[in-house]
Amino acid sequence: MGSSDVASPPTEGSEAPTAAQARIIAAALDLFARYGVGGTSLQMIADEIGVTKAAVYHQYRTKDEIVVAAAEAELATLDAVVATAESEPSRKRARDALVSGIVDLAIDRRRTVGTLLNDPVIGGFFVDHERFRDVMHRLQRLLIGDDAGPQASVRTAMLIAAISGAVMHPFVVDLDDEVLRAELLRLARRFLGLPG
Amino acid sequence: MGSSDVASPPTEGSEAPTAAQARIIAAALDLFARYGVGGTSLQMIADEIGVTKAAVYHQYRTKDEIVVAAAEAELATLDAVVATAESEPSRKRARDALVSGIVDLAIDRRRTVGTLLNDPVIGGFFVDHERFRDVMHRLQRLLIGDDAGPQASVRTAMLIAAISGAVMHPFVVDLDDEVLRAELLRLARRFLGLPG
DNA sequence: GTCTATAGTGCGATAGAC
DNA sequence: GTCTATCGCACTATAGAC
Repeated sequence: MGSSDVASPPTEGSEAPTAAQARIIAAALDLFARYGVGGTSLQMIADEIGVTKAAVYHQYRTKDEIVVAAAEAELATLDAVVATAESEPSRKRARDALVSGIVDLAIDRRRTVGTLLNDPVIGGFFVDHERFRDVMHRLQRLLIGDDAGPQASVRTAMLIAAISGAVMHPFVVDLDDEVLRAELLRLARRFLGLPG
Repeated sequence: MGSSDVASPPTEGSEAPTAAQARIIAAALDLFARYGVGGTSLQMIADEIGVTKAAVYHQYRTKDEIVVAAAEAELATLDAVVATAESEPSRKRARDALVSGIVDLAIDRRRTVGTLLNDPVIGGFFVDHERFRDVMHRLQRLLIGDDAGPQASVRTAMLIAAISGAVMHPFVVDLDDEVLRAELLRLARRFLGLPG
């Protein structure tokens, strides 16, 4: 719990990356978190994994494709967390698994998540992204139930934003992972009106 | 309520911008929100206000200075909201004024706030920024009281992240301002354990 | 799958006239 | 406070050898 592999299983969606592509995506995500999407160049990505720009271009034809692939890879990990929660036997257990899964994921990706979610380029890309909307709707359904509507959407968006934004916030940047995890979980559950 | 001037009064901190500087800052904030900090060039800022790059350089010597000035301008508006709340006669009224003030600010800057707060460059800049920490501490004091500690910090960071992140979230991007405002206020108050 | 080499563009930044 | 003009550099992207 807390190390780096949350794994993106062969869920449906975009095709699985090759080993070379996975290295590019991992480097890109790390650099995006440090310098932002617009502040990261192909040269930096190439340097990070120790190859030339041309080698990177062999895998992805444009920088945009790398950004998309990186965003979709992160979405896949969230999808996996949602899918795991969905396989729980009861509604109550599913909801508990989802909340703690999201908190774990946010702590694990502490300096990555918020940057991706709040980057205007990626945000614009996700607005009409089918799988993104699907994952968010399934997430909402587990958290709140079948009653949709704007209120449920705001509640879902707020919880995601609260968790993914809080881990990066300059105000808690010094805080230990475990302290942050415990407190996030407690507050997230309270936000949802759950005991604990 | 909800239009564009929340105003940055002559609070202490960095010196007030001139008219030309204010135009640059406004253009920069708008472009940062659309393309990210790293994705915004001086040429884009110059074009946006209809001057040349050299004119922009006359006001700020580097791009970094523009980023800092823009971030500090936004911090000043938050400072003003906190200061207004602090002038309320009772603790209860101060807290209410603060929560609704922050929600109003987030709605007003709907496509601006989150980008700034979550940009890694600006985040790194704010970590050791004196005024930022001061504003956050005052904010925390109004929200939670004098008991400090990690739990209070996480709670504060989470509320700020929830509000500023939710307004930008792709999942609620289609929602009407007023619907979003009402729901955010309701949920924010609930998060704090307030009636309403 | 990786390399060298290079085309073409836009960047941040500066000098100096008005 | 704004302009024209320019420097040097890093960028995205491509071609072609290994």
